[in-house]
Amino acid sequence: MRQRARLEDVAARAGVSPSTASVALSGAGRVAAATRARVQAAAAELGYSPDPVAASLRSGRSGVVGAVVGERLLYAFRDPVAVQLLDGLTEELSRLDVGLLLLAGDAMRSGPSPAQLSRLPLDAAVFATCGLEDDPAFTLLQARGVPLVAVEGPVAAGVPLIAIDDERGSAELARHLQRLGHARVVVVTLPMRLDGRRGPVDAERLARGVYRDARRRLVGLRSVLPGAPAVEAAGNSVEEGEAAARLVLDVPAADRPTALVAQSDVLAAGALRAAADLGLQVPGDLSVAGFDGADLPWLAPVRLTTVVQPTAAKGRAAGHAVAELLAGRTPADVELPVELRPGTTTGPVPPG
Amino acid sequence: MRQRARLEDVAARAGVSPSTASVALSGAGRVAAATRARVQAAAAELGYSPDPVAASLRSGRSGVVGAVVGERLLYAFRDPVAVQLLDGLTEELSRLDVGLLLLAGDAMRSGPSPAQLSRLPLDAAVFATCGLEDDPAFTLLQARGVPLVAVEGPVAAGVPLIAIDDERGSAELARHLQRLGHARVVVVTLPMRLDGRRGPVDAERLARGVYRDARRRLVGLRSVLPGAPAVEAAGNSVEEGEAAARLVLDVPAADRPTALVAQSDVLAAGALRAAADLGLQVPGDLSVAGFDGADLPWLAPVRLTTVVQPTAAKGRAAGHAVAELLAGRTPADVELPVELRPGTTTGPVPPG
DNA sequence: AGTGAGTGCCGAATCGATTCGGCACCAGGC
DNA sequence: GCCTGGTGCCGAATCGATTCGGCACTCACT
Repeated sequence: MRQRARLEDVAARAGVSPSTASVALSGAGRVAAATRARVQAAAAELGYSPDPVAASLRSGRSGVVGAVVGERLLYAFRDPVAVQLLDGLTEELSRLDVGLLLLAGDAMRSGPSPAQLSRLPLDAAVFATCGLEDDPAFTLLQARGVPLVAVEGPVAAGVPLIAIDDERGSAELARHLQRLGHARVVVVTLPMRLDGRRGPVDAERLARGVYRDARRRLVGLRSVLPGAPAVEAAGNSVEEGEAAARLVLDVPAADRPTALVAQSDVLAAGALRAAADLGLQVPGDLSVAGFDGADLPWLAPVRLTTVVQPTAAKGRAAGHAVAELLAGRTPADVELPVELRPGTTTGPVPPG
Repeated sequence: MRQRARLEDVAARAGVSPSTASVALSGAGRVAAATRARVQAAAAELGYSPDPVAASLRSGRSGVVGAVVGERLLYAFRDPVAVQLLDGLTEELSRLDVGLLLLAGDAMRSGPSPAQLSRLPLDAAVFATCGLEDDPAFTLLQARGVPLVAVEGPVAAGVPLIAIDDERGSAELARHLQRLGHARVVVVTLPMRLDGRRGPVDAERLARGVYRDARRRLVGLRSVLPGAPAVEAAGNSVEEGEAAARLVLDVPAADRPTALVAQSDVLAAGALRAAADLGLQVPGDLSVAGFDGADLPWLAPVRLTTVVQPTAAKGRAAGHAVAELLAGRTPADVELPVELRPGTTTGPVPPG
């Protein structure tokens, strides 16, 4: 006895040919009402449900869209921005009745395995939280001919890029600090490369940076505050933000900056902790700002000064781009606006 | 000109038949070394990569495993336990070279859409963060004949259940409080049903609860502290924990319990906030405990008293069960041990 | 030289649903 | 009675890779 009923079985039971059964069930064609009813009854009796793989082979659509997150889930989803992005993405994808498949790394590797990448049926893939130029996964999927969408990178011809106005946002934040009188501003950056390095960012390091948003945010800030030093965090986490901030703050008071700009809110939260540990008042002794406008309820009652990006909208825009690609159109790049949101963590430069 | 190269094209270019080309590329058979080299060269020149859908049709395997999370991602991934569970699951799945597809709800519905569920190619599915008895997604997937694994539920014949010893853990926690002298203990429970209700849990509500873990944790606690009242949170979030705890704590001091047991660490974090807001010292005026042993770094320096469950191991166990199912075996149920971890949030019952 | 094993490759079937061209049948019109 | 138009259904091809049975050819051994 065969395990699952096939269309052929349904057709036999209803006394029609498979082709007629198919038309009757899909409802897309010229079938007598009585026949259709017979086929439907037969399908119900046999508990028939069509094999999605066979349907995919014919239609060329699997209903699966990949989301590449360049880390293991444990770390990727610690970042509220990533979560919100995926939420917006799924919102848009769910109206296409398409599923989201996570292409993540694991403890061993920082990205999906090549075996996975070539085995899986994918109608499209979104580079969600990597922005990494020259990603092996990117190369592989492109070679496979999978339509791609990039969020914050990588940049490639024929791949729609969904991004925010990083430079402008950072510049606005810098002007905000400038107006408050800050001249000694240090940046705590997101990782420039995957090598887990923590420490000062020199020109060479910046030039070899592979993360588009990290580079652009620094460039934007320096367009207003030229030469502002930068320290790189080894990852995007509270702990890393704290460690990197400590490198900057744990020095004689005379050498200490009056403001710290973190390239993400999560890093900024770490910087706040470092400041508290070192007995620095915020914003009395030190101003701290972030980037993202992430949802960090546990920071309350502190309201972090930050640059708000429309993260969910970014996810939806990526989903829309996928829809366009699947419809055979070529979506345009999208650059979403950002907005400075002053909070309680920045204030006038301390006297003396 | 055809878009992507097919095996037939490669074969033609190498001057062999498609069947030989297939064998040559898969490396599984009797092919002359020279022929194999020719085929591989042809494949490389054409940039050939096999169509996963066609391979799936033949092999009956798509390489996709679904993870049902009964909420939209934004909420599901706010829960560090869910994230850690999925991390453990992917770790195990990645060695099967299998991808994880998220079957999530969206703003409209609390679960994946039926269209998605019947369209997607799935080798298996894991009910990851629902534990919901009588889930429509469960029924649908079972009807499709998709092998299933349940984490904390639903319970069904032929579906391996991966769970922890909820009752025992809650009982141990109750004894811990009992030893500290607490008699007036109130429980803040996880949702019993999906209806978003917040408030006291009576016998009927408990009986009609659809979440196995919530029920069992309450039963376990009451096995030691019979009749301990329970208040239900409308969701598993810090905000909900705070709201539910406030219902219990914002009463005359004489009516106030001396200890609050939350059914998750996230809820407990909310309870801590409510206590702080009401000016209650923890553990001086009130002891607070959680469940899960979740990673909540922002709680520091407070160390929450909690029952630690091996969440990542639970995910790996679910992944292992999937592997067994795919191998044609029938995995056994798994019940993992839990351990009480006393922290700084529980102490002796206050005098008076 | 003839028989045996053994190697290298091909043809055809298979996986299961979908779709298009076309056949047969019936009703209506002249 | 013949032709036209239309409806209802079927057969066969298609999507692309995989696999098994089998054919032809080579080499070694008697």
